This record gives sequence, structure tokens and C-alpha cells, in this order.
Amino acid sequence: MENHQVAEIFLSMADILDVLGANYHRVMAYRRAAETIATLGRPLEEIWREGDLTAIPGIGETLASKIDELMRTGDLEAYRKLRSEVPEGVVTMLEIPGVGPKSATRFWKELDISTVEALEEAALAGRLRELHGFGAKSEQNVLEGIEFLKRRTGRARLGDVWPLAQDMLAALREVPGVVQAAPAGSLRRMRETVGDLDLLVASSDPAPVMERFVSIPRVGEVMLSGETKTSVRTYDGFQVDLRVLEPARWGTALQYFTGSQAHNIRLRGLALDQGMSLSEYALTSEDGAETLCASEEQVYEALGLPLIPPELREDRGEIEAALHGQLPDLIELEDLKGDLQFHTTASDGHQSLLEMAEAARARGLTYALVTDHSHGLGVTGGLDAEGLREQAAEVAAVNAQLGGSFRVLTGIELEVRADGSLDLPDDVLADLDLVVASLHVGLRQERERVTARLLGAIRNPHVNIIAHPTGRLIGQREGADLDMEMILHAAAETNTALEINAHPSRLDLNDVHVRRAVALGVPLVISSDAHDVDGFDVLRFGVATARRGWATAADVLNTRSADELLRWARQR
DNA sequence: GCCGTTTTCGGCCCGACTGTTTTCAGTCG
Repeated sequence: MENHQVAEIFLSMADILDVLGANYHRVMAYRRAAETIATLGRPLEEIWREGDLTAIPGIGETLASKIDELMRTGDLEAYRKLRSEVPEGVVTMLEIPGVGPKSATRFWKELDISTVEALEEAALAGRLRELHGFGAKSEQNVLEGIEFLKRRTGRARLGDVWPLAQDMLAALREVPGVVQAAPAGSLRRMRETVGDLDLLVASSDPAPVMERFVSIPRVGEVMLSGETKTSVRTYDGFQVDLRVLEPARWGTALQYFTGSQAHNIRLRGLALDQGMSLSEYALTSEDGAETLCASEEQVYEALGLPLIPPELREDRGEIEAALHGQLPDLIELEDLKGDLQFHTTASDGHQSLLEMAEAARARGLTYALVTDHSHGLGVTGGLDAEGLREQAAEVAAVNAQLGGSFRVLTGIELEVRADGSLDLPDDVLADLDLVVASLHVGLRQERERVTARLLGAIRNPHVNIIAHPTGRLIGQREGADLDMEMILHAAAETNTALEINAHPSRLDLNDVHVRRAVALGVPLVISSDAHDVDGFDVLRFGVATARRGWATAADVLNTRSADELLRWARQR
């Protein structure tokens, strides 16, 4: 049984326990365990075999025995029992915004409503107001929540929300009195998807900021507005929350609203241990004296910690690392010296080799590997041996034209065919500076087969880099069902690099896989996969994903010079 | 359900907003 399956069962159990009115902390224990397991990065089954489950934070004797039962039998008696106690539809009600366990239980027990559909009918018929404490407004909120549930779009991609945030912040910075404006939440932590956008503004005069916020053209609907907090939805249904606070409290506020919630809970626990209470407003000692923090550094310092980079704040061990002075020195965008995947008009790119090289140079890079598709990926009109020879001549000409200020390396994005064979023979590959191989077809093959295909590419001595290993497209399709642990070990053994594809719809490897790769010593690269001159701008998202995976510059090959990189390739 | 250089039992983050009630519970992040 796989990690995500166990995590889903624990999450489901948490929901049911919640409806049943179980102790809040017991419910949270299930949720925490689910999150930890889902982001573990290595197979839970392996840890189970080693008999080491309780070494995982948040897994005690009880949950370990439940995991044991799941691993042995594929089933969990306690889960079956829980499911028999609460109708599935009642648990689904928890997904309605504004409906929590208490309300769902009352709909069920007091009104005998056990599906979302029946709840909607009852609300329309004005029956919910029969409940004590429910009025017409509550009823309306339930209906709106159900409407939202029906047309919810899910989480948006980081690369789509980023520009929305920049635009809104630019508008807010124009308001007189605004001294700081920044994104917070999962966008600042650079999660691959963002559920809603959190914006933070420091100003002593909140009213005009709120006024300006709700008048931004993209704002469709104001969901709630208070003195310090306003929530809106854009016309395409995306929620944006704005908080305005005093400049002197910027540090605690930015820290708090950046999250994650799990990270904050840990931090507040640390504060309590030291006789303080931490909120978004201040650190407060037991005698009620407030310590204001104008910067995040001051917040962490007051707790005896170095500043923890936002990308690490997921309660995945960063607090322990910080306490022991073992935070990684994370890679930064400026560390990248080259890019290791881009396309030209020779396959499915939109600009010439020269135009792409100049665009890469304009972004401060000193080299880039041209990786047009090989011909086997039919739709892209890729290169065969003859096409590669022609491109090699073009590369030489472009390099001469750029006069040493920039270097194009010769490469290919080599198709790993559905039968596992490679799209070009070894002697053709041997002439290239670097070979990038990837899967585009047969992604739905069963695990053993698709894993074997990629292993074959990894073990080919001419293949240097595996691009976007899983082939997932965020929000569109799952990646291949790879045995990632096997892939990572093979990459480490053969000194084959795995790519962090920086395109916002890929971010593949993801943060969890990156972290495991770093732990296993797998060489990494961060590539733009640019198909046009603006395509190089996405590198920041690739770097962010590397940072979320605890990667340092030393873990990423394209922080090295072109010569060092080629030396690495020859050593292989 | 987890966890322990203040505890093996008794804690487990903190505050805003809403709707409805008259001092607060529920939900959310």
C-alpha cells in the first residue's frame, strides 16, 4: 500500500471522527499523520518492513498498528467501522465552506439530512432555520457554500497566481500610507499550487487600503470585510484575502500569515515553552508585556532560531534543523549559471536558436543546452541524426556570433519510446555535449513497465539527464506510476541527473522527490523547458521547488560553469 | 492520538469574523 493511500484513509478517518465529535486533538493527530505520510518522500512500506514506524513524527503505537494492518491486509477494521457510523454525504458536507463538523452533525441528527443534495433542498425550503441558532442568513450561506462547491476550480498553479499577486500588490502600494505590501501564505512558501491568495499590507490607515482593494478591476465579489481583513473573489472565482496591520507589527504578521499552519503551531508551542505567547500581533510574556517585531528575523530570533526560509515552513523537520543549526544553505536563482533545456523552431519552439540564446543571456545566464525533441515524438517535428548535424553547425555559428559572452551546448530531448527503446542510436548521442531523455508517451503504462523504461534510459551511458521524470501536468494529469525510490537509487548509482522542470504546469520532480533525491545524493538540474524567449522567466519556480526540497547550490549541476558541467558529464 | 531536560497524564496555537444570541459557538486559516 502506498503513502498517499494510507494518508487518504487517515484523512477520511479524521473527518468522520470530527463529525462524531471526537476529541479535537485526536482528530488533528490523524490529520498530522496523514500530512506527514503524504510528504514523506520514501515508501512507508519500506519503513514498515524495517519496523521503524514510530520513529516517524506523529506516529505512535496506535497509528503504527493501523499502518501495520493496512500493509498486511490492505484493509483497516477501524476505518470500516467508522464509515458505517456516519453517512458518506454527511462527511462530504465538511467540504462546504462555512459548514463544519458541528453543523453537519446537527443537519444529520436533528433534520435527518444525510446528503449535500438533501441539504440544498432543505435550505431552499427554509427548513434549516428550524434549528436553534440558525437563521435566514445561515441558510443563505449554506446555499452559497454549496454553489461554490459545485463550481470550485480547485487550487491554482503557482505560475498563474504569481502575476495576479504582483498586480494587486502594485495597486495597493499606490495607496497613501502603505509602507509594506507582500504576498504571504502558500504563494510565499512557493507551493506548486495555491488555494487562495493571502496579501499583507502595513499601514496605519487601513480604510483606504480596503477601499482600493475591493475596487481592483479583477475583483468580482466581496465575501467579507472587516477593519483588518477583507476577502474577495476574482471574476474567475479565485479567493484573495487581504490583511492590513500596523507597520511595527509587520514581522509577526508576515510570519504568521506565511504559515504553514503546521509550522506556526510548532512555533507557538516553542513560544509557550519559553513563557511567551506568539500571535500575529506580538510576542506576549506572561505578565502581558508585548514585544513587537518589525521583521521576521526578530520573531525567530526571539524564539532562539535563525530565520527559516518560507519555502521550508511546512513542519517537515525545519524547526528541528533550525534548533540544531543545521538549516541548509538553500540554492538561489542567482546561483544558476546555465539552463539545461530549451526548444527552438527546429522542433516545437517558437523562436530561433539565436533569439533563444540572446534571451537566456539577457537573463544573466552564461550557457544553455539546446534540447529540441528527437523525431520519434511525431507531433513536434523533431530532429533526426541529419537534423542534429545541421543544428550542430548552427550552434557553432551562434556561439561565434555571440563571441564568448554566451555558450550554446549541443543536446537533444531524447524520446524514450513506448517499448523502452531510445529514439536515436548511441553513436549519434555520443556526438552531443549532453543528452536529456524523457517520457511523453505511454505514461499510463503499469508501474513495472514504465519504471523499467525510465531505468533503461538512466542506465544508458550516453544519457546525462532525465527531464520531467514523472510527466505529470499539474491539475491536468497524473504523472506516470513510477517506482520513484528505484529511479532515485538508479540515478544516484549511475550519476545520472534528474531534472526539476521549472514550468509551472510541471514542477517535476516535485518538492518531496527533490528532498529524497538530495538525501540520496542524486545530481539535480533546474531547467526552464523554454519554448519561447519568455520561457526562461519560469526558472524562479524551479529554484523555488528545489528550495522546498532543501536543495543547496551544490546539489544542482547548472550552478556550475559550462566547463565544469561537461567535465562532470565525461566522468560519468 | 501523540508526547515528555518542567509531565507516562494532561496538556495539545491563536485570533478574526459571522450570525445569532445578550455573552458565545462555530468556522476558518
